[in-house]
Amino acid sequence: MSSKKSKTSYVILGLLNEENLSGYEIKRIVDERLSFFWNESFGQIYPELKRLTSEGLIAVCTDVRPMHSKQSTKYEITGPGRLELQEWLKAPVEKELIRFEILLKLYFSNRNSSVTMLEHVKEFQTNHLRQQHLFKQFEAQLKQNIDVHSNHNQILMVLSFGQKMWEAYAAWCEETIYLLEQDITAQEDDTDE
Amino acid sequence: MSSKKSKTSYVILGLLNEENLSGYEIKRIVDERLSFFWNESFGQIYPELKRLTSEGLIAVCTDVRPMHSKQSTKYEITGPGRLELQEWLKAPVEKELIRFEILLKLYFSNRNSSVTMLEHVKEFQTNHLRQQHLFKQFEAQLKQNIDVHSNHNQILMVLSFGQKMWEAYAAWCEETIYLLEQDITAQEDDTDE
DNA sequence: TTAGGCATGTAACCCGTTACATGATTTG
DNA sequence: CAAATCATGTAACGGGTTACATGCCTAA
Repeated sequence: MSSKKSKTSYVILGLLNEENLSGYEIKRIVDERLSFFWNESFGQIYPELKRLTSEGLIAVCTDVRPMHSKQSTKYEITGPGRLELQEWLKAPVEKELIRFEILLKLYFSNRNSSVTMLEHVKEFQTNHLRQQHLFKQFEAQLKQNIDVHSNHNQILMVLSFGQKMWEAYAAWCEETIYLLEQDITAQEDDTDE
Repeated sequence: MSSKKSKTSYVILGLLNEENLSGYEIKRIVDERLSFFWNESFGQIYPELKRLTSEGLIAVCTDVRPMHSKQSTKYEITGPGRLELQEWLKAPVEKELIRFEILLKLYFSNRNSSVTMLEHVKEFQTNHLRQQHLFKQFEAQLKQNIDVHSNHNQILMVLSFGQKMWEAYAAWCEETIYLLEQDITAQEDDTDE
């Protein structure tokens, strides 16, 4: 049917399916709510908005909202846009993409590098605690005004994934930090002898 | 110092640091052991092997192994190669990259799509069970001949990450399948009324 | 003997990030 | 008024996947 779409276009269609947004707002929402499993950059969003507009799947929003002052261009999804979104939902799921450089380094390291690895893991830990905090705010906010007839249930399923991932991260960090510290003291004993 | 390296080069250096390997073997090892957090394709490996050779970080292996019959080109790491690897271990860790299309779809879906989503999640589940099986073989194999003075401890830390991730996946799949099935029956009740 | 795995390599293409450029609006 | 943030956009670059091409070796 219509030309092949990048994943970015479905992120746009999916978000516009809920509310009218500008490119800037789309970026912010992705960062706030999806960043634990997805990312988008302006360099993808803005060109894609134009492409989708020219294909008639979205349109510049001519909403009669009183004095929005901002000079931002909001977009709305069209009928064909909603269809395209539904099509994509039915299509086979692409294999997930995962790259953890920290695991690569750990895998290739040995006892001599334990001090460095300990630093890396600790930084990984603090980064994720910060991210998890932001995430929990959104979750609490959503659970307050839950509406089973919209897609709130689906969103909660996604958040549950994030929750379980972060618990796994946290448990792993604790365990690994402990093991590395043991490694370090054991090594000191070795050189003492 | 030497020119900027892609991550692929460190995967190569890291693996060659343990044993001499051909490009084909490198690919196989990455698929078998690292694939739950890292991937490489031939299109990256072979050109990178040439580049690293021309930079003197690795060399074609002139091992006097008796009749290996195979026409494969094995490589070995050089002194400068080991240094380069150590440098990289110390360098700051790049942020991890994660993309789950399945979560994107779930996030943008609603009760009308629950049947489709249920299929997607079930497929996700079976894929990961298969992967987890392969992984456990490697883990068992490694735990048999553990040597604390090599990097076996570090590898076990990495495997523990995989273990925790898969447990999280499994728990999430179960939970989500249950919720989606509930959604589907609830929806049938709605239309009955 | 032929199919499947072993083995190496290249080129095209897609995708995504980064850097840059520009300007409006808001807040201290 | 200056700095930060809002807001839109483009171009270059780099990375990675896919498809393709080639040929050897081995086991059914």
